[in-house]
Amino acid sequence: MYEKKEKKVDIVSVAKAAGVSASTVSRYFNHPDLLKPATRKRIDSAVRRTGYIRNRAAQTIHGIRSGTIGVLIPTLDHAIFAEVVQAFSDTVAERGFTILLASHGYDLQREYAILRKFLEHRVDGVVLTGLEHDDAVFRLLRQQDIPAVMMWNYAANSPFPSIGSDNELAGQMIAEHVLALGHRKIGCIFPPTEGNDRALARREIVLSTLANAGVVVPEAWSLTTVYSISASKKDTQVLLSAEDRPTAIICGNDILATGALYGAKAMGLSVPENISIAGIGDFKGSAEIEPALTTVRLPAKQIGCEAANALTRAIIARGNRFHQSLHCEPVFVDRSSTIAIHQTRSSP
Amino acid sequence: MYEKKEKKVDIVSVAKAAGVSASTVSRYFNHPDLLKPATRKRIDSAVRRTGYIRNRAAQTIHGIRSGTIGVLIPTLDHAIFAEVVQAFSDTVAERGFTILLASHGYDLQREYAILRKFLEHRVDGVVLTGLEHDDAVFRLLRQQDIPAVMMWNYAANSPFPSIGSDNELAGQMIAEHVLALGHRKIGCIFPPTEGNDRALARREIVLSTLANAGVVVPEAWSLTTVYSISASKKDTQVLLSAEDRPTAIICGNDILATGALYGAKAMGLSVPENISIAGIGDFKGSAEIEPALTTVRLPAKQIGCEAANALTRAIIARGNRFHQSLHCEPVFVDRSSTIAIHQTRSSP
DNA sequence: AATAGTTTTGCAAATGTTTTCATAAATTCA
DNA sequence: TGAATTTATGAAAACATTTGCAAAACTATT
Repeated sequence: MYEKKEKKVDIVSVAKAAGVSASTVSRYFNHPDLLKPATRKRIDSAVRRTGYIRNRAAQTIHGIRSGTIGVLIPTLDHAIFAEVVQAFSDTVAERGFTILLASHGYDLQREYAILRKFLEHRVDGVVLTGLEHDDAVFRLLRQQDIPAVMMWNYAANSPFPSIGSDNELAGQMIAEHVLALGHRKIGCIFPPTEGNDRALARREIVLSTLANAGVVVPEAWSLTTVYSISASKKDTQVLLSAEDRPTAIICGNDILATGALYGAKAMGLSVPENISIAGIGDFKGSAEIEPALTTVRLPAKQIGCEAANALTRAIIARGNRFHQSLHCEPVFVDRSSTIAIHQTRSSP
Repeated sequence: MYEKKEKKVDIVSVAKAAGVSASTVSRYFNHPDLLKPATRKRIDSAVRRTGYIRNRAAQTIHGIRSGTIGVLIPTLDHAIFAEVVQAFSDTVAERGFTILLASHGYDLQREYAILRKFLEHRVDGVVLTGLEHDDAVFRLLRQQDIPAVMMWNYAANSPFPSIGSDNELAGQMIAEHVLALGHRKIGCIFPPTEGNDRALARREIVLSTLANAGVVVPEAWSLTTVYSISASKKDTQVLLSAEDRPTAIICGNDILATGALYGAKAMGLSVPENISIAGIGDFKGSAEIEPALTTVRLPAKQIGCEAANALTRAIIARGNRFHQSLHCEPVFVDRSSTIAIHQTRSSP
């Protein structure tokens, strides 16, 4: 039995079915108020009968907006990006946009390639993650004169509107907290920083804040660990099994901190009595983990929503050039995984 | 200073710049071998100079594939879906497709609306999550005769190819494991089941497996908890603070199990000595949490890849109707959060 | 040098819409 | 009732491409 390969239904077949012209059907969708109710009804029924679905591609070549927004992230595998994307997607969906999503895995060349692809699809705007991008990316964005925002990070002087948190501030907050607790023997666990300006900014500032307070982190206590609970757990265990060990660990993000927490626990150390552990991010679960994680909240949801607002506004306003950056303030969250030094005992 | 509103560059301006006709430029992109090297070079330079970017919308109305795939999920906020999507996206990206992503938040009506929107964009194929969908969705898919797969769940008799795990099997595995350990006083924590056939299937089978073994779960021990660590932690605490409490808890997924673990811990109970806790899913972190979580692995990455493979194959083969379902087997993972009943002490 | 064959290119039609302009139909007003 | 408006519709051009066909430009062969 053959698949009934019936002709694809287009606007003229609907028109025929309704006994009107194609223009009238077009108006039915775009300016229904121009039609007289009776015609409207006939078309309505014709649309229903034929199962017609409008072809946005055909609309788009008329300069009509495609109704899509390109979203470019490093990866979805980090729950935090998933959260941002979810918030972003929900917000733009309310305004009728659909997102084209792609991830580049921290490869800036791939990011460029994906951006080009987005442009081929004639997205109405794009969001990139972070502020660090290939020059070609910036050039392309400028040249194509397409609404764009950089989300997640914030920097007052970014070349495109940036909507996110000041990662340096976040790093500084957590470093200052740990210092304020009296810690001087401090370890650090950060993710690799190539293609990741967030992580880089955080590490730099943490290290320099500590240095300013006269605390230098020895080579052996400054770990670079891939973004995963298991890697961080493992690395923490070796860090903590050394004779001389830090009294506090600052982690580049909550995932690493979670791993560190598990690592300490697996070694029979209690947190925070034997060792303080701090994260950055306030990911889902960080408040519930035992002990609850001291961290700095980066408001992912807010960032996603605000980025969406800014971008859709820019798309709709078109022409009036916009450049509204927005700082979504990180907030220090003091919980139970850190404690002042004099309450700490050095051995289990 | 005015924005230099230079004309959008199209194929004919490139043609002009290269001193050839538009058709030749078109061929440059689509059948470069038909051009003679010298012309190719001239066009190459013209493309570069003008900064031309092809317009897929214009190609698409010629029946050429749009190069997009619609991905419809309940939410990205559950890391597990993010993982599936990531795998899916990476796999199709290799074959040149970009994904349109939208989430319906377990609202089957919204799912239908989104599907229509995808079709307006002339996606080359769609992936839906789970097997339960509005009738209108199935009708639309049939009528439009568009390649579609249902991912995450598996059922041999699904109306469209299903690629995923048998959730009943997963539920059964975990229930049997807990029974085998000798538990008879068993609590359950499941997420709400409206619009979520996965959760529903799992709960049904867990309950019936227990029932078959003569174990009935009292009303008070059968919790419905929204998908979040914090809710589950809270609910678990009240469940465990009752005089008479279960010796084991089966959770509908690892997030709930994680919450339950934290809840038990917050109550001063140790897992598994005082209470066994089992999950379903084997999410990221489940292996590292202390104690490591006994669960059933649902191979998210594999599912994403295989769904992508199946769908792209279907898109490319077009015509030869395909209907390859694929079962990605759940695998029981025995870790440290469950223990046999006779090793359990009833009070802290 | 003329012919036959091959390769390369351009013209024009086609794709599915929207929109401008013109016309036909309906309504208002005197 | 007819003229003047107003409202509703259709015809055709436009959008950015691809492609079938035919013409032009080469190559090879005699």
